[in-house]
Amino acid sequence: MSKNDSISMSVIRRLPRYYRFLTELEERKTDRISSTRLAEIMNVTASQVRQDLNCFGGFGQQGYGYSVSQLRQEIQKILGLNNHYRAILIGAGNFGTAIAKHIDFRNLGFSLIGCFETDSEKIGERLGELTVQSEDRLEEFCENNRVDAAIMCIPRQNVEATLDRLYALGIRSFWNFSHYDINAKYRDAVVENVHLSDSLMTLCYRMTN
Amino acid sequence: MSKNDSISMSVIRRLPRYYRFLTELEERKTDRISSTRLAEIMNVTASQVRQDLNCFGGFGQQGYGYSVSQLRQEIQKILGLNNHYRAILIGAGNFGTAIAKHIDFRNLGFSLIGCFETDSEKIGERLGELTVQSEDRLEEFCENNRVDAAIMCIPRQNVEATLDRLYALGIRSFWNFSHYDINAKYRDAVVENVHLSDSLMTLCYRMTN
DNA sequence: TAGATTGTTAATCGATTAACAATC
DNA sequence: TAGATTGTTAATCGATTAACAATC
Repeated sequence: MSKNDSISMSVIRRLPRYYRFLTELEERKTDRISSTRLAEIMNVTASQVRQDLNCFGGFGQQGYGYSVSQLRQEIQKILGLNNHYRAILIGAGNFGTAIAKHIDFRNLGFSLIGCFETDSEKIGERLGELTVQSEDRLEEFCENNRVDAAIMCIPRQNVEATLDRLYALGIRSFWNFSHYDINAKYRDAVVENVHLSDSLMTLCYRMTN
Repeated sequence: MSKNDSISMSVIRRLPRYYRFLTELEERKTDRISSTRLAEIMNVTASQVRQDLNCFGGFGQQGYGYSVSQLRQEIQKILGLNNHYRAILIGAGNFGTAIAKHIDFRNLGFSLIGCFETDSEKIGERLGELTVQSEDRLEEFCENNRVDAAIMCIPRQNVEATLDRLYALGIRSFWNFSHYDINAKYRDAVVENVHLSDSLMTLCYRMTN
């Protein structure tokens, strides 16, 4: 933890990437790595690596480098990946289903404990270890289960109504795949937006220019 | 186009967001908007809005503001969204399927013209207007159709082999949903990575700290 | 003309890179 | 000890914000 307090968002957003590369190095049984070598692999500067890693204390050793497993564990702790925040999925369409099946929640600090849908055709279907429930049962469910976060996989125009209910139930953290601007209405919500179309537009720009 | 040449990546990455908000304003029949008002809606500073928009020429008018539709069109042009880059989908699993069905390619500068899969169970299935093809037919297909970009929706360990084939076929642009680092092998590839797990880790961090 | 709002320059702030002394 | 590599400070670079003259 240590110098934790003042870590800037630019650094935070790089942490998952360090974490991924360190996990890979660990899988390959690499014990030690220098900032220079890590920088090469990750295609950044060694200065940045050292500067970044030093935000949370000196885990390197002059003359030798960093312990891969120690560093990985440290970043894991800082990111909070050892938590099991309880998340529910809102919307079991193509996207929600793909998310539920593909994302390794357990290793990313979460645990997917429920899935809600309005389409009656889908209610009752199995989705991994879960059963798709009617959105009508949201209140009931949240009163009986602690819920820390919601994953919004419903179309933009349907978000507001459900969001209001989730907020009323005390949920303040959202992984948002819709284009509805959650923070515009609820300033205190912690929202991580995934705008796939923005990403595709950026690719388009780069192909064009 | 004009001052186009030197636009920084920070600005580029903001363009899709301007584009989305302007599209919404246009749908609501708003003709004109000031930098101050746009900044409010988007939760940024008016200075940034003006600075950003000025990268591609003075489309505002002192005393009045900006024409919503003109600005929107201008950004559309800069992003290259009026193109129809021909893209193929590699992998018709949950994720690939969701992408194919949900993304509005036509309005984002692309056109999805093919879909390839190794799993013989899925080959022949319909996917929107497309039929899932065997990955064996990749070469044949690419020789008969111009292909500008590939969307990588296959597991990391399968990427390299297919990537090599795509690269050999002349494809240099990738929308990459796998965690395989395409640029590490092919420096000249234009790669837009979507790391959903990075995004979720960032949410975890923010919930923890 | 008076009011509004841009375009643009200058000031500030933050992030990245370079450099090197500390030290394993 | 000599070599390697960190931790950290200082220099540079770029991005954001503030300010205001230009102008519709």
